[in-house]
Amino acid sequence: MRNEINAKDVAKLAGVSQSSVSRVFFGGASVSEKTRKKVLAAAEELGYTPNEFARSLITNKTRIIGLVMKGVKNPFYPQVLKEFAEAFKRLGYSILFVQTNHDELQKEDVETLLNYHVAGVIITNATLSLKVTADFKKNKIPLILFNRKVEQPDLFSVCTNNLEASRQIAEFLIQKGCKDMVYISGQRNTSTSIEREKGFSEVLKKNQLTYRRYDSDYSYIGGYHTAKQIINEGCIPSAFFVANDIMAFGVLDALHEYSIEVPSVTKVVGFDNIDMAKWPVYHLTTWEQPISEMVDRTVEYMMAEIEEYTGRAENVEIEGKLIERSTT
Amino acid sequence: MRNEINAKDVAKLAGVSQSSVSRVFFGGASVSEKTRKKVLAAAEELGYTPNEFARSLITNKTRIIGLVMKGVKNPFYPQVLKEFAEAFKRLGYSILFVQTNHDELQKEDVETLLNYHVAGVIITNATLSLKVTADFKKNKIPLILFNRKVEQPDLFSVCTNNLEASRQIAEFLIQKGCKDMVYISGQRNTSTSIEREKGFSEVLKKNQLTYRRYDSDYSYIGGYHTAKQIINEGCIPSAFFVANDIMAFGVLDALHEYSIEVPSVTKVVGFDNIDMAKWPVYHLTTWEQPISEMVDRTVEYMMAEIEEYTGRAENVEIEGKLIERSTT
DNA sequence: CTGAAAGCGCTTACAG
DNA sequence: CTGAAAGCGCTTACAG
Repeated sequence: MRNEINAKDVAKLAGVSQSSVSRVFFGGASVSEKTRKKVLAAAEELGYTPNEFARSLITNKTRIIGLVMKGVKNPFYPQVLKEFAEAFKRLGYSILFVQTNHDELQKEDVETLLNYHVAGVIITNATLSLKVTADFKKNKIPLILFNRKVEQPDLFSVCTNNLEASRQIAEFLIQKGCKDMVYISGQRNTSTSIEREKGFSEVLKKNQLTYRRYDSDYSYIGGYHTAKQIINEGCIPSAFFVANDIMAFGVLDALHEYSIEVPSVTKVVGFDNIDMAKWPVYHLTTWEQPISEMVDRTVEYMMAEIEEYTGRAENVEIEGKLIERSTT
Repeated sequence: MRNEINAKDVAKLAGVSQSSVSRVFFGGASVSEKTRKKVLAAAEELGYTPNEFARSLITNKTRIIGLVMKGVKNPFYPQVLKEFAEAFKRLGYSILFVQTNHDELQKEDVETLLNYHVAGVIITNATLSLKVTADFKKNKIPLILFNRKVEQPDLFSVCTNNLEASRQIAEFLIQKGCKDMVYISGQRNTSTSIEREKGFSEVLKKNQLTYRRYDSDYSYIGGYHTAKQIINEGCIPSAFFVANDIMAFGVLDALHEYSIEVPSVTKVVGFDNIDMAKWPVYHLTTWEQPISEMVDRTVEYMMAEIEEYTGRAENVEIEGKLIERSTT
């Protein structure tokens, strides 16, 4: 039944001790070139790979990264997942995918991550309590917020520069001659939604312009219904700044349904620049989140913390750029 | 540093042996109610959870399911991922997410799965060699193909009934008066693409109709370019049967670009019924893959095989249904 | 039903 | 640089 090859088998074939086999595979230890070669040859012949569990039992560490996502309906997140999977694979790490159904990371999810002694945790579109943060800190498990941040920087987070992005979007729309605008937010308790409104609001105020805010939920259907509501209120704004692309698609479809022409009658700007934004049906003007860079920075910090835990907190913000298409 | 509570600590507090603690938590062993209560109370007090690695080292099993996906650009797969994550979470299993960049599962991916001694493996949009199949069989790791199947049934697979689906689609289009049709396939080596053509072809032949096949790649951009090519050839068919929804969107966008009206001039039928298919811009007639049922059947078989490995092979096919919308 | 003990396959001081 | 040995935290025959 237990037909696995273990370090002892390799040692016997190579004519060295089991410790030496371990040293060759664990790395960081000094082994003579001769021993290394013998071990590697024997391992190759037998098809040996170290048992991850025995290894983890000793080191109390795994080569698993916990990736927490709240949902994958917004295509932005599958794209993020893909990039993380690729980046960590190159580094020899695997992804434990944790889907949480609530806004806040649940106790059971945390227990899973803790049970598997993940090397680190990345949380994308969910929030977490102080207690949870403390749990990870206590276990010296690096924790990163991706595309979310918290005000008091006791966590490391990686976002695009949402404030600067929304300022530039506001300036862009003003320059296009828009005066009465609408901001459609995602869930109001998300840092992204808050910051995107903040920068937008700042610039409008400076230009003595006002705007109306409508709360939505970062989903297509949410954007669609919110836009319909606005249209039915009878007061079409000169531009919609929508907190993410997928909602912006909903807005465009609602406008289309009422034959309200874009960009002549009203304009629409999204956020994310997901793949679909460039599809001909939408061809949406939007803000590009530099996913690859964001992922790189996240991975870089993660590896450094795995190497030597510091718990250093910082809000990293990466510049994106406006992608101008046909909706403005 | 090692601040974890272990079974010994619990045993001491409960006043029993470490073996008894283990028996309470592992289950299946007979423990007196009195002992069980004492142990559970002590564990609760100390916040004990068994160390998964020590457990796995002994049992050679984990509570991890390997989920292999080739890409997540097609929204069908994130949806599948979500459903699997939820289903397995309820059963106390976690998901190791393996992204493979090639059509065929790579050696390194297999090694990862084997190294972590996953309890089972689900492969979605990738193929695998006979050698890999054998590797899993040798280790008695249940392996399931999801939305793919192989001809010689040495594997367990779960699909929708693609043959029946495409037959019904053909009949539906014939009934609508379509005569010269086009089938746009995904990658030609995928079972889904082959079977969807087969059923379609069968029914057309029976009705003495012919069709043209164009090979594409299951991507939006692939569908878009293929449709453009067809349009440029100057011979617009009366209907397009497109092997998945996301390609169908590309087809619709190309038709729109050339102002070819749907469904009056030509009709389009997709496959999958992903969320976006019901969006007003597309409102695509398509075949609904019963994801939930497919996931349920997969999970059911997986759990049975984890309980007691049989290696039983079967091609399970689940009936879907035609969703009629505005493109036909 | 319960406890003492062996053992899973590793890493890592400790001597040499 | 290398080997013998302890120990990580469990499960599981084995006795009682």
